[in-house]
This record gives sequence, structure tokens and C-alpha cells, in this order.
Amino acid sequence: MLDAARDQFWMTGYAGTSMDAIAAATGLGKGSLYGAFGGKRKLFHRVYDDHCNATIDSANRHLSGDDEQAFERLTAYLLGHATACAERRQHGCLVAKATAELTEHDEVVAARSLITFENVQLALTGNLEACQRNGDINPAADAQQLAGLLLAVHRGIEALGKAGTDESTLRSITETALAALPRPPR
Amino acid sequence: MLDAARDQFWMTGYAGTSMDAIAAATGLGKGSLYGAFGGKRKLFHRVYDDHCNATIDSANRHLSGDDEQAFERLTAYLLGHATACAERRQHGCLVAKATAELTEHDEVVAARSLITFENVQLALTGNLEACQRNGDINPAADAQQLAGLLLAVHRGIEALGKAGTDESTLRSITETALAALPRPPR
DNA sequence: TACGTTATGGACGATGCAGTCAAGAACTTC
DNA sequence: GAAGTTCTTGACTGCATCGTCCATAACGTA
Repeated sequence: MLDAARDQFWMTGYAGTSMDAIAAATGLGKGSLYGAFGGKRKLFHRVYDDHCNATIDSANRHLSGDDEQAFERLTAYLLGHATACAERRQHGCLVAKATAELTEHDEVVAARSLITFENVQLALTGNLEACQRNGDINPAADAQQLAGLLLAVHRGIEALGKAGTDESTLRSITETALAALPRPPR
Repeated sequence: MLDAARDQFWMTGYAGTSMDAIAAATGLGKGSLYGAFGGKRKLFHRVYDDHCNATIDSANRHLSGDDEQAFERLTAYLLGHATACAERRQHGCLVAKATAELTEHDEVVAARSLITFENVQLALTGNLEACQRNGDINPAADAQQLAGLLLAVHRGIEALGKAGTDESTLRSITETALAALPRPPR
């Protein structure tokens, strides 16, 4: 039910989505929506919270595991994102969209977006540390800084994909980023 | 005059900006706005076009010049962007915002965004080739691919800055990206 | 079944919006 | 300065939207 509301916001943004549209999409009456959530803004906050948690969970699920395959997981995570961005660019990422539209006028959204990015970076840091233990990344490098770089690339690919950059270019950027990570000295 | 309209769209997005607000901001009557531009959508396209051109010009101006200082210019361009993003007063913000909000429902905006990104990447490629001639970057590397990576980082920093990531973190990401560029063999 | 409580939903009011238009201002030309 | 032309303007229209309200349905309890 919240999924239908999320998809509406996802497609047409916050200001561009009417409560009537959400009522139609969810099959609920407007009175029920207002009774259950208190208003458009609060409904969005609820939807956004759930979505951010799902995003963080997804990053943790994809990036954590045994050290041996950490680099493969990292590669799969980033390449999968590049492909997903190119394929469903009609939607893109709700976090990116909401952050761009609402962050400067809505403290709740701004805070939630920041926390989400920080948690994705944490998942990346944990993965990179596993890569270092496994000998795929130079252990002298600062894993947190590298994770920051990969997070920026991740968000950048999102932005480029939304503009219509084709999949092969997005994948090439991802591979270039992975190739630029510092290798351990031989 | 168009600057005032641009600032309105920049602040509150396309759907969130009323023509009355633009009339108030520009000091023009609504009739004049409609007479001069034909409607809200067309006015936005005009504003967006000018802004995209300014963004491309800015990239070219900052990144082109003699080979000797190419790497310094690249560093200054990216670090300047990181700082500007943290202060949330950057021109590129409108491109990110408009792309996120309108790209899937407005092919004019989508096309213009893509062209803008491609031109910024071109400016980056030219700069990196100068860096290669000057011995700051490995000449065996593919300058265009590296430029794609830097463009993604550039857009990613934009997105992170919007969420409220602090300036030192954004600058650190930029420095990590620059440090990851392949150096020439000694 | 009878009764109290809660959930539902669509009609409704108030407001805000994009876009129009006719009256008048400003400017040009002779 | 008069006549003609273009620009400017803000009140106005019709429609979309947010949020409310109340009649009604569903549910729980005894």
C-alpha cells in the first residue's frame, strides 16, 4: 500500500504528486489517508523513511560477507547499480530525487538523506577493509576515504543515468573507478 | 531578469514555483511573462538553456589553458566545486535539480542535461590530455574514461553536498579522486 | 442480535494555480 | 502634438489541489 504511494512520489516528485493521485493509486479514500498519516508531508516522510532503510539494507546485504569474495561483491554491487540506472531511468532513485527537490526546505528529508549516504558509505568501508585483508586493496590506504570516493561515484552514476547516459558508459565509469583503487605492492 | 526566474526555479523546483512568484521576483506582470515566453514550461526551457550554456562555458574557462598548469587547474576546478556545493550556492545545482525532477517527463530538459554533461566531460578530457603531455598523468591511460570518472565524482559531490555533507568531506573525496588518477611510470 | 467504536470514502469548501484579456501606458513616426 | 503601434499590467476565469467532514460500513464486544 505504501509502495503504491512511493511509486507515485517516485514518478512525479513531491510537489508534482497530488493526494488524489495517491488515493487513486492506493485504492484508499482521501479521508483514510489523512486519518492514517496526518497529511501529505507526513505521508511522504513515512514513505521516504521506509525507502531509505531499504536502501541501506540493500547495501549491507550486497556488500557484507566473507573476505575472499569482497571485491567481487563490490564489483557486482557497483556494476549492478550502473545497469539498473540505465534501465529504469524513467524512475531513478527516490533518494536522489527527494534530496534534490526537498532537502533545502525540509529538515527531515535532509537528515534522512544524509544518514542514508553515511550508512551506504559505512557498508562500502566495511567491504573495502575486507578487500584489504584479502589482499585486493592496498592495506596502507584509508578505506573510509576510498569508500567516500566510491559513494560519490555511485551517486554520480545515478545522476548521469537519469540524464540518459547509456549503460556501457556507466559501466565503463564504474570499471575505471574500480581500476583506480590502490593495489597492494607486490 | 532571467536570473531572478532561475533563482526561483532553483530554490523551489519547477512544480513548486508559481508564475505569480516569478512575476513578483522579476517585477514583471504575468501578462508580460506569458507574452515574452509563451508559458511556464517555455520560460523554464529558456532559463535552463542559458544556465546549461553558462555551466559548459565555466568548465571550459576553468579547465583549458597551457599544459604546464593543467593539473593545477583541474584541482582548483574540482575543489572549488566541492566548496561551492557545501555552501549550496553553486550554479550546477539547477542542472542536478532539474534533471532529477523533470528528465523523465520532459525530453527537452533531458536532452539539454545530457549535452551539458557530455560537454563538461569533453572539457575534462581536454584538460587530462594536457596533463598527459605535461607528465602529470600516465599517457597510456584513456583520458576520456578518466574524464568520465571525474564527471561522475563531480556529479556525486553535487548530490552529497545537497544532502548536507560537510565541506571537508567533499574536499577529501575530491583529493582522493585526484590521487587515484594514474601517474606516469618513473 | 444489539450496541459502541473505529475505519472508510467521497462530497465539499477554501485556496492556489496557469493562463487570458482588455484597458491603459509608453514609445514611434510623421 | 496627433495618430498609430507595441508593451505592460493586474484583475479575472476556470480548474486542480489540500485538507475537512460526516454519513456509512466494518468490526469488536457482550
